[in-house]
Amino acid sequence: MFRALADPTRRVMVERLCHGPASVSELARPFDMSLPAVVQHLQVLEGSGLVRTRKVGRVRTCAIDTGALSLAEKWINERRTSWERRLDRLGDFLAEAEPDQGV
Amino acid sequence: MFRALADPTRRVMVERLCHGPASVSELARPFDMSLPAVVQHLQVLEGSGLVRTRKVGRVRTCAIDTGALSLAEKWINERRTSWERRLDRLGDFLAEAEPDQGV
DNA sequence: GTTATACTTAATCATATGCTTAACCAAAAT
DNA sequence: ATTTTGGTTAAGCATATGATTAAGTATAAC
Repeated sequence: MFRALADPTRRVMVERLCHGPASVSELARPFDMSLPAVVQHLQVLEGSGLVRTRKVGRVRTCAIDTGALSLAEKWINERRTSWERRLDRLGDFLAEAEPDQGV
Repeated sequence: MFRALADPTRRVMVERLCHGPASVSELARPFDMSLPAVVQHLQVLEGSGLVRTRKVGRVRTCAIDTGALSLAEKWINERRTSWERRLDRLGDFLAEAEPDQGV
């Protein structure tokens, strides 16, 4: 998941897909890069669960699956709040240990 | 930033640091890995702004900087809400185009 | 002063990643 | 039926990444 977002090209692709679905060649347009390269990035995104694709006729349509996005968001949020809780406890401890130093 | 979180070892290191600061060798303990390897991961984390370190005497102490974490959280959140806004607009459009199909 | 500790630096190496070109396939358009 | 379009597969290549070992440095302990 994070590995998928680690590449700038893939992040731009995700940003693009957040504005709506797109075909492979639409996705490829902004990049100065061969189609197979774009498809490879797409496979990484799909493998990470960030993007779902469906082929109808000869055109493959891609859309983001925000489920994966919110999973990553959740992970980050958990770590952050874990750290902030720690800071709170530390604050309590300091307040208890040296109450005359409190604000 | 995402690149720093892309590696499982580094994610574990971040998780560890969310419970409080640690020295390099404390950080290294859970891993079956040489010290230099751990230090290299640490440099990536520091370069990404996720971790700040300070050397006092001969021991380097590491702590997370949640600023970078919330930056990543923000990026993800922006994409997600962008997508969700789109879904809303789409819903409005459908409701307007075919009002008799509404719930 | 000598030894042990806590890293650091440097060199090296295997594998993974991102990209390319060339050849191919199937649906659309002409 | 032929060509074009949109995408896929395969092979190869350069660089990046994650790891290792070996040697060095500086602080702390004895």
